[in-house]
Amino acid sequence: MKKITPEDWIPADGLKLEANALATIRETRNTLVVAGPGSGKTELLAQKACYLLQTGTCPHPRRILAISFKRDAAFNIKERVNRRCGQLLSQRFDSYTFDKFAKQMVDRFRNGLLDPYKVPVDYELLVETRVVNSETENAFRSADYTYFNTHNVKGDFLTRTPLPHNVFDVDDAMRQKAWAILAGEPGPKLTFPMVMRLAQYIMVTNDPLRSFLQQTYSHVFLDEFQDTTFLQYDLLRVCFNGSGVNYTAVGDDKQTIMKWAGAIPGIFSRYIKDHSAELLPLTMNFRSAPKLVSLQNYLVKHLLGKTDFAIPSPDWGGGPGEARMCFFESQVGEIRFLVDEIVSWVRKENLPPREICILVKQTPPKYTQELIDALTSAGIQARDETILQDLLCEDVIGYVVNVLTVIVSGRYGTHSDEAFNFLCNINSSYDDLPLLRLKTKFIKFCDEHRGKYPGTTLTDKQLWELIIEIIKFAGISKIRIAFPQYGQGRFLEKVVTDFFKHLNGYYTTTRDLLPALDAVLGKHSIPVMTAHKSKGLEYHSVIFIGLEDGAFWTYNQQKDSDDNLVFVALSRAKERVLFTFCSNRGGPQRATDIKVIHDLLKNSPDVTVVYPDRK
DNA sequence: TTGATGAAGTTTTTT
DNA sequence: ACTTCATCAA
Repeated sequence: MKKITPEDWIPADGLKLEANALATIRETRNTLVVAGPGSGKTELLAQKACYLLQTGTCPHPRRILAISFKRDAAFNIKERVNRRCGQLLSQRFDSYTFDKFAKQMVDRFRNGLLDPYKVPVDYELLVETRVVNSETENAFRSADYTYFNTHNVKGDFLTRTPLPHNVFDVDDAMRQKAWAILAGEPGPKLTFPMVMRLAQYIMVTNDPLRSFLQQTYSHVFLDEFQDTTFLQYDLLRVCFNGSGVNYTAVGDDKQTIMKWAGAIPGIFSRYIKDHSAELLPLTMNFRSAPKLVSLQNYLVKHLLGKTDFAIPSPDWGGGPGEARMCFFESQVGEIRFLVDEIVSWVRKENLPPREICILVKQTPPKYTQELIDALTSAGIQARDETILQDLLCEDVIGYVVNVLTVIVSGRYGTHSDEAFNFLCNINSSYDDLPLLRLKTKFIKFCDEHRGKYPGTTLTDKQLWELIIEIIKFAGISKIRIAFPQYGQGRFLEKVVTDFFKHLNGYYTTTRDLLPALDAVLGKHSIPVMTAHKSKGLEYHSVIFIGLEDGAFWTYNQQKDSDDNLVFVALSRAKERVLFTFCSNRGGPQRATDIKVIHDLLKNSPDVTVVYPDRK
């Protein structure tokens, strides 16, 4: 492949970057790109990766490490780089989540861990809770009753500081004792924060390994940097500080909403100081209609007290944008109004349900269950996205869905291509002949099962068998080898069982597998989620339900984060946003704590205030 | 079993 | 702030 000189390099197609962004791409110092919603931060990182690889600024065999918080973000950026600069170059672009990066380190270099942190291979990951289980807790207590009975081991006791290698105080001693007990158990249960601390410990204590890592990576990208936690920043520092690695961090401090979960306050200035980083702001907003950008700026100024305003894209092709603040006397009135609105968007404007999003601050069922039911009666599907989101982006579930679709529909298109891709990935052979044979085998498998399992008459047991046969066709041990996450514990079993339960639930009502698959994928339903979960996503129309004191009960303790949350919710919308307030929602509702938000929305020239159920 | 009292969770990601 | 879970006495 021919190298391009930095001067000749031009951004790949589909470019959505402002002039200043190009400077950011060419910048050779450590940088912090501060940019608001819809400014193309992820795109910028993807373009910068292409620049570094294509110009040889990241010279072979050195690599780029991109770290994101969410799996879909990590996947998304990798996919963009792949598309822009090709398979060969993008092989040197590693895109991980923080947790995957840490876990990989622990799994590969676990042998370098010494007592008391020597965890066995067969450790299990505990996702559900941060709690050390009760047996372990009892083991701690029998080791030192006075200490462990009075100290809260269930919280972040084991991880709130880096794992001590020297003992300075009783807490350190007890922390080591607890770790020794934990690591000595058969199949100990570790949480992700524990894995993160173990990875950090490995890097601190293993000099050759650390220099190997530093030799490997010449550039490190950090996405959504405003939400970086103490644990993550500690790990990064230990891995790369003083190595001459080049950092590019992107983020927006107006969207800091995770402080309560450990995001570092003032991380931007700390990072600039720690890495002598150059601050590079971006100002364009490519996502939202002019009116919505104007409202965002109004809130940035008056609510967030900041001055980094956005400029609407000059190429904006949509409508002017619309924002409404809706006040209701009763929940019945709220539901009636929203159902009417949504029905007219879907029926009259032909807006796909996937382009509408319903947001709440917390507990989606409490705020939206009745609305969801009313929408269902009106023939529009809506559902709490949290339940299935994680399951559906599992590699093995993607494969099962694709094969099921091929079997039931009898069509060999993208679904069979993707399923076949999966099969190729887990069968490392790249020779033409075995692949051809595999394809014939695959088609034969699908055709046979189509006859054996008609999609409209399956029993629970048959559907389960069909799923198991699909997985067995790929080979359970092959899947476990190709995807390390399934190699450990009962993760694979859990994922497949959960998926079956959900699919079967839908199948019981549809009695037809294709619509059941669509339903489980949520193809035609309106996503309902917390505003926190919506970070990084965008929708044509956004409805935020419950701009009320009851939902914002933390407002007096964490005004900044909650203000940011309102800004995040607003800035998900491309063309239309509705905020609702209801005077009675399981008790009287007020807007006295959050009065400032209400006043600003009412006073903004871009917001229409309506009282749909007032006589 | 009930009901009283207090503690804990509510907003997250991650193999 | 409000809801739900946990524990204990009756």
